[in-house]
Amino acid sequence: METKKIPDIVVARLPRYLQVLQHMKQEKLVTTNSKVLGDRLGISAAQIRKDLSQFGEFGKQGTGYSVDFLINTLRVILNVTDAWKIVVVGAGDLGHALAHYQGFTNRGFQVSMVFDNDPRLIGKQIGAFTVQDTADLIDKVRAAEIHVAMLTVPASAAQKVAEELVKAGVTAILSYAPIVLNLPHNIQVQYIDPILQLQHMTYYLE
Amino acid sequence: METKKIPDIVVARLPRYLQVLQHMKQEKLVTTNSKVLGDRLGISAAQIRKDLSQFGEFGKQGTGYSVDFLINTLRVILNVTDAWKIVVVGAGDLGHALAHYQGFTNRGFQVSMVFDNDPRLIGKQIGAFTVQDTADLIDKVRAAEIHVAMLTVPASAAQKVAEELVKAGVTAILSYAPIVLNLPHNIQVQYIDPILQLQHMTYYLE
DNA sequence: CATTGTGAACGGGTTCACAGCA
DNA sequence: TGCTGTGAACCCGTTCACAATG
Repeated sequence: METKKIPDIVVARLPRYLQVLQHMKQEKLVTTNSKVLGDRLGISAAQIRKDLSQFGEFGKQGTGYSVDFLINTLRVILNVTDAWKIVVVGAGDLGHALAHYQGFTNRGFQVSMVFDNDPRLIGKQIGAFTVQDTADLIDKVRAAEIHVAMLTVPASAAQKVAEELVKAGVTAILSYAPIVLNLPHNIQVQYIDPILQLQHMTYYLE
Repeated sequence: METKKIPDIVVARLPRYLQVLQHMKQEKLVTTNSKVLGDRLGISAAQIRKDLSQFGEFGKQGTGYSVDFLINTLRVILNVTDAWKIVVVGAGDLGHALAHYQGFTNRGFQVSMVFDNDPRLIGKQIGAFTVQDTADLIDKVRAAEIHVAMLTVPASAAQKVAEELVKAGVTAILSYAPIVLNLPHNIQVQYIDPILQLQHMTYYLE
């Protein structure tokens, strides 16, 4: 187990480090340091050093960190050295957007299947994918050994679909439905609800 | 100023409370209490009482909280009693999804304008909106007195567009572009990048 | 000599536990 | 009696400051 006693909040920051580092790589930067990383992220340099030191000693005194090495190391830590297959459930606008999105490739994921229960959508083509019937979800997802899902169905259907995904062997769900899902504790769940973030900001407005 | 010394992390939880309370209202629940709320949210009852008590005394000993009253109170605190107008910049799949989304109405927001710089999209209809030319963004947004924006343009265009939004008088930006925006400190910025959350989960997989 | 890695100090958010009240 | 509101205790993440080092 890599899961020793590393705070979840530290884990949550690592993907952001990786994101910025991959940008740095595009900018042809070969080395960086905790000060520069911190400035780009709005985080203190000490925090970044402390976070990284939880997993080993990746830097060189006087020099900083190798961008390439740190990228590779973070990919190993975050378990995204290969591409995880993703199933998208819900072929509405949001499902379309995710199925078309080109940004997954270099960051450890690839959409593999798209499902919906609407007869008008089943069989339709979305980019490289044919929308499949949710009725077949459990069998198809299990057979394909997919463990990661993105949920873009209406709130009223989200709980039921989530349970089916778990039955199909999915252990990580990113839900766009604005409700709290009730699932076994061993299932990873994350939420995206833009309104929560909008309301967070309006608190500070005016 | 409502901004006394309330921790930002507390503010971030309030929208979640509001979300669950609005569900409770749909379920015809008239009162609730910190225990029930906490169970639904995966938060301790003490935390919820502490958070709410930062803003006043909203509960009744022995009874709990009035769902309606708490909803109204939170809407006042979060500054979402009326609907904020939102400008969507980027009329791709994601922009479509946001323009069509019916969930803003009851939660304090309404999409009011949609922009893109792609000639093939400008003039097209998306639901009730006609896609406008980004070249006119600053004037149009300022004239309409819109202060909240959602950014769904490619990463390469995000910084430039964000700066234009600020010039137009926008003070809160929800960005879907996977880069850190560099903006004045008085501008509220929030990010949505599904890959960050996926990578957070894969850390714990296997 | 610039920058890392880290123990220690610090700060602040969370939990505890109970008085207070409907 | 049941549940809130809250001071105090606790816990844990962040910052500090410096020895270590390429």
